[in-house]
Amino acid sequence: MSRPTIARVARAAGVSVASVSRVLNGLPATEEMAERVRRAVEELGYVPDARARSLKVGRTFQLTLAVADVGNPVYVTMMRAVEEVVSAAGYRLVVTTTGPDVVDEVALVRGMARGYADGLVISPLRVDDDLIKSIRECDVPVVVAGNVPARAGVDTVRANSPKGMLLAVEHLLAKGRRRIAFVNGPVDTVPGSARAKGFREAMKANELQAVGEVEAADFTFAAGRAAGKELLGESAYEAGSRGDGPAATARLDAVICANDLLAVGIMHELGARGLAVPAEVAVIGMDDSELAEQSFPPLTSVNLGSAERGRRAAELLLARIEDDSRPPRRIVVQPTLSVRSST
Amino acid sequence: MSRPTIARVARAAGVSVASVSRVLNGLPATEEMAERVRRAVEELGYVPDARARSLKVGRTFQLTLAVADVGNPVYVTMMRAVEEVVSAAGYRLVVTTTGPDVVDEVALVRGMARGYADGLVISPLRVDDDLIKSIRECDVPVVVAGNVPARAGVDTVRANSPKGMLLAVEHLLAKGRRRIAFVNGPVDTVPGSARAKGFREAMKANELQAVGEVEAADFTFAAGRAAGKELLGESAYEAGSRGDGPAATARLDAVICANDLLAVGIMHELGARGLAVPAEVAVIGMDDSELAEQSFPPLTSVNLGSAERGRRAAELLLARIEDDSRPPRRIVVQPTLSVRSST
DNA sequence: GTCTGACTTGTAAACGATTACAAGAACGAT
DNA sequence: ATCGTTCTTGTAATCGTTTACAAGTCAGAC
Repeated sequence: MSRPTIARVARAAGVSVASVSRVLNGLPATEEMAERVRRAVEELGYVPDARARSLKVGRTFQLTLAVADVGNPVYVTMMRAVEEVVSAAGYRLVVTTTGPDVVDEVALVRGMARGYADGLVISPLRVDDDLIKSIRECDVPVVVAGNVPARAGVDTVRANSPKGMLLAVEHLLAKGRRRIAFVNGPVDTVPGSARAKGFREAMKANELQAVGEVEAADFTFAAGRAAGKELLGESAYEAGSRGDGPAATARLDAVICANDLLAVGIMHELGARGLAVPAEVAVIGMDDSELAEQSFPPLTSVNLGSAERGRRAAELLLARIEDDSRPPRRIVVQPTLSVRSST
Repeated sequence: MSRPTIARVARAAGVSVASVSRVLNGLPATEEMAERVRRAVEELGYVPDARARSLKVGRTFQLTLAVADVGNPVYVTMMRAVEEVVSAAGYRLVVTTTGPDVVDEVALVRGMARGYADGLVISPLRVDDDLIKSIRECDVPVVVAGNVPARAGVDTVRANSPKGMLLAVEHLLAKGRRRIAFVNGPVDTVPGSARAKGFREAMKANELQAVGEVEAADFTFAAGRAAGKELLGESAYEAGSRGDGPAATARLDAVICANDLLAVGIMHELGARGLAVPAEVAVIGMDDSELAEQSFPPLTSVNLGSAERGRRAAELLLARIEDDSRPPRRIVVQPTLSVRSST
């Protein structure tokens, strides 16, 4: 026998479907009637169909979180925070992954119109007009965890990358480092461009010149290693000149990385060349993800407030679901520095 | 104006709703009619409602992957593999997280009856009769990535932990290590108990006795560190006796860990005590997750085939959706060893 | 010109829930 | 006894699709 429907329950209990629905939704009913319904429900193992319910009531009680790369530990921090807020509000959280291309993100946002969920938190890697348009026109509330132009007219909660960069640079200065290199992710991404700008400003404010700057292919560990090779030179530090010549250390004494995965990749390349962290080269990551704490040496990292951003994003989403007419809010979360052993 | 429905499109195109539906689903229609429909769809920005559609056709074209802890990198490996297979088959993958308690898992499986998705891949941490019952009775196909008894009558794909443990022990032996300790996760979990058993067998087969065995509170990095403290002694290696006395190294020369997070935690504790990896103590992890490659030193890890398990699980799920009457299959994926610098 | 068959399109009944509305029951006040 | 309230329960419409079935159109064969 296939899944029982509310009609079968009603028949079994000898009442109407309306009564079953009422009992199940806690509307007033006599105790005797409620008891009969409950017994029938129990007996048949009835579970209401969410599709039918949401078709009727127009809500799914599900929210979606879309991230670009599940392998990036910054998203687990964010995910945990979002999960906590939305589940406390009685929603299920489902996570989907978009991939790095903006067309996938657009497709996802457009797809929300199909009614999969009551709202979306999206953390887009790349933003273009299409994406902004799709977000504006989306039938369900969307909040962006990241930076999109104000004209998008959408709730956002973003990090303060320039401020974060400043924290990083000043921390290195305080540690006596002045020959600072920068490893960024792709500059055609939202975080990539923000961090490039932030780095330039922070260096300028401190009258420093970067001793190296490379752009990794993406925000992954592998790209970090490749960037490290580029930054440190493929062959300059090979066996026989294992970092003990002046050329090895004179060039740079600190590296700031656009995220923790890149930083860990860089540390591996430094290690491969016999350069000690932090003795010879200090390394700073960004995101302060779980990886920062797990890496060795533990990574000093700019905490861009992923957890708080996740929390605030979830709260904005819930508030907008509550009241769609409220003016869009743009929240900026301030960074802090988590100092560990890599500097 | 609220979301357009198929009826509005039909009116705009001057045709019936049935025709709109047919055109949208690629059923035969005259070119003229198709063109009018497409134009109306375009103009109104119509997107079919997935809830209504799936209510009617009884399928959602969504599949769910449920994992216990998004912070565990083994799941990202698995997630990627599952995603690839199901999206190639035209399904959306949504990921939910259950938490460590079996009651949450049971609730999730029961909840599938609400029709959120057409199938479920679940990787349960803890299994009890309730969970097995809920899986057996689940209205949508379920495949378990992990070990459940055959009587559950469900498709499973699991790792071969004992074989993996054997690989680990024999590798250490080949490296001349004989004083092996074991850091497990909770033994009331599926992987915990499998690995405990595997470790015992592997040690016995090689006529070795464990020099230490501790059970971490869970499979996380923090628990790994705590376990390291317990294993190595809170105070025995403090400053002043930094691993240079015989007591420090004589006790153990290798640690096998039940997963990579625990292994990295252990390496941190070893580092804190000045014990060099691998020179003084070799460390082996399990899962061969991205973290193994990222850790420093890179972690030798038993590859329990997470990617392949994910792939096979997804394939089993698709096959069962295709044909629910096929006999349950129980696939075992064989482990390999990824040797890196920690041993 | 009629009939057959193939093909196109429309009408209306599902899918499984919620809920507006109506009807009936119970009860106290007059 | 009658009336009006209030409370409980049932009937049926509805959400937005898909699809079985019916009806209509058209071409070709006789």
